[in-house]
Amino acid sequence: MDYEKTAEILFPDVRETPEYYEERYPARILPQGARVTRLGPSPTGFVHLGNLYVAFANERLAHQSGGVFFLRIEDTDDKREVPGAAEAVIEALDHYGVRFDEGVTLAGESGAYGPYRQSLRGDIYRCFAKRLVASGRAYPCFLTGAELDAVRAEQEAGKLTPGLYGRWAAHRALSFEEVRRRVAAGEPHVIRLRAQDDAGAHFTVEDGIRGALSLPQNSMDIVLLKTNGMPTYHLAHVVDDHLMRTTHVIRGEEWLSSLPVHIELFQALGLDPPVYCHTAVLMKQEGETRRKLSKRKDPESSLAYYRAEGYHPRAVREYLLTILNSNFEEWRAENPEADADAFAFTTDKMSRSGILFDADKLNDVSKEVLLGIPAAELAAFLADWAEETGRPEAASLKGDMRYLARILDIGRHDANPRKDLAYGAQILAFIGYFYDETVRAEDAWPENVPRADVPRLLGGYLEGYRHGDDRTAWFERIRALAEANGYAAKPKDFKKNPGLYKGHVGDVSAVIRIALMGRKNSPDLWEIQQILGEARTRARIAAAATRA
RNA sequence: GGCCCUAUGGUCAAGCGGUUAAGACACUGCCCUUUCACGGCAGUAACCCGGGUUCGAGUCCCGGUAGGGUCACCA
Repeated sequence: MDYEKTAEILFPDVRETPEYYEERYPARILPQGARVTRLGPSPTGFVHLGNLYVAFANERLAHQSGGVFFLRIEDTDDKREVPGAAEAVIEALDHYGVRFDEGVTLAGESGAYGPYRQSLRGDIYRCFAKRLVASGRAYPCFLTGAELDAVRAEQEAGKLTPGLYGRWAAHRALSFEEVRRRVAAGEPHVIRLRAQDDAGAHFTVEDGIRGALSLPQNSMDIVLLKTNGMPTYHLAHVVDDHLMRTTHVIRGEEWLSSLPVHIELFQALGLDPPVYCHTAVLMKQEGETRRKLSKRKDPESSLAYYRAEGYHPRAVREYLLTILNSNFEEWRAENPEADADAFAFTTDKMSRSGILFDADKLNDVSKEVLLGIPAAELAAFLADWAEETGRPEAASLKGDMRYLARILDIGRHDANPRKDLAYGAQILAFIGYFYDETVRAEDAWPENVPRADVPRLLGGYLEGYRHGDDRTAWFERIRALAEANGYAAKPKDFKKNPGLYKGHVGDVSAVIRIALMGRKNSPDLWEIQQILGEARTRARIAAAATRA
């Protein structure tokens, strides 16, 4: 009885009942087996790689089953909120192709289960909190920060488990009169869960990724409603995921330890919990040990990093998919052309142990993905990226998109296409020699070529140069040039009789290559010249000849 | 420290009581080749430890160990 009276003085303004909300947000009408999933980021402005990992899993699960995937902004912590961050999150996810069926949008929100910003759902949380108090499963706690600190200090001194439980939960048993007095006096308070307090008892839950889990029953009187009336994650999650009719909650492993709290809350409210799926954590190698990819320490933990480096969104998605489902790579090998959405994603193929982020693998996957993107599209992507990130090369790139596309297309149509391109920053460094502003003399003339030969070779090359030559005719001229200057026309001849020659045709090519682009390594020379054009080719050779 | 999760090559991992313990990335060598890349071939490299159960254990059980996560009026 007193519980109900307590609830009434605590929440005099709450007129609705949970039953009202049950009716207002009825069970969804969906096909058999359809899954309803969500993403619940807190709007701090930072989107972690792990957020995207989890987002893909949720998205796939919902859309593969004909279900619903929605976005809920978990902005219950006013101290952490960054203005405009929700929009930034939506934009960042959209960049990687993560689309929501309902929830918060750039324009506001859509869907029948809103509002989807937790800061707008205060009445709902208070209504459920009131029910909890009325049924004796929650109570007001007036302990001050100083008093809480004292409890903690005492627990630490006695090496006891920290937290409010048992005798430490001093306000558990406050009388109705006492509560009324304190409320009337305007004493600030929180609403705490009255834990079942069945010390040591364990229960089992079936996790969608991990299988049967044995967990200790919750014993902590955790905060449900903060002093400012906002809910904590625990209450908000339980109320929202029930009312929004979420069927599967895929979230990071870091939530595993609070699962007992969530289960207890569902039980206290007489509700069925969703299927929980706790994913592995993304790790980073640091010296001898590995640890969670850290927002503070590791730039590569941020989605913004991949964008800044110029990774194509499809590449990041493809990489994440390979670590998300162990059989994705195999599937991809068999279906190289297929849309990744055609892959049958399952939670039981998800990793249970921490995954070390592997940049090598990302780059390899990325090269493969970029190979599948038409040159013109790739050129547009690269130029836009350069512009967005303020790269000085942006103007040159945008200045001649056809030129750029031809550059990016080098060697991509052979039986065994080149795989040179991984991500924006790397590509710019790779193709820099195509632009007069960025060519640099990176490599010295070949050591085995006498210095005096360089101008002679280049002069001879320039003289005989015919831009219209096909690849074969062009190389025949180089062979002739090599021979005329004492170099073997074929490497094999040189190998047979090294004493007869200064070097071989490869050395002559090296000189031309260095003259043309300042480096000794590059894709096919003839093709590069065709792209550079006759004027630029001749100018560069001539300039190098005089410089030498 | 308590509790929980996890444990196959350097990395991601297949494996579901009997396998010469897959594959991919990375690495090494060879071949192809005017350089680089691509490609081809070959190779180095793994079941955390100890007990059980079993004819037989990477696989099941127990105990260690190690790594990770978590113990907020943050999510």
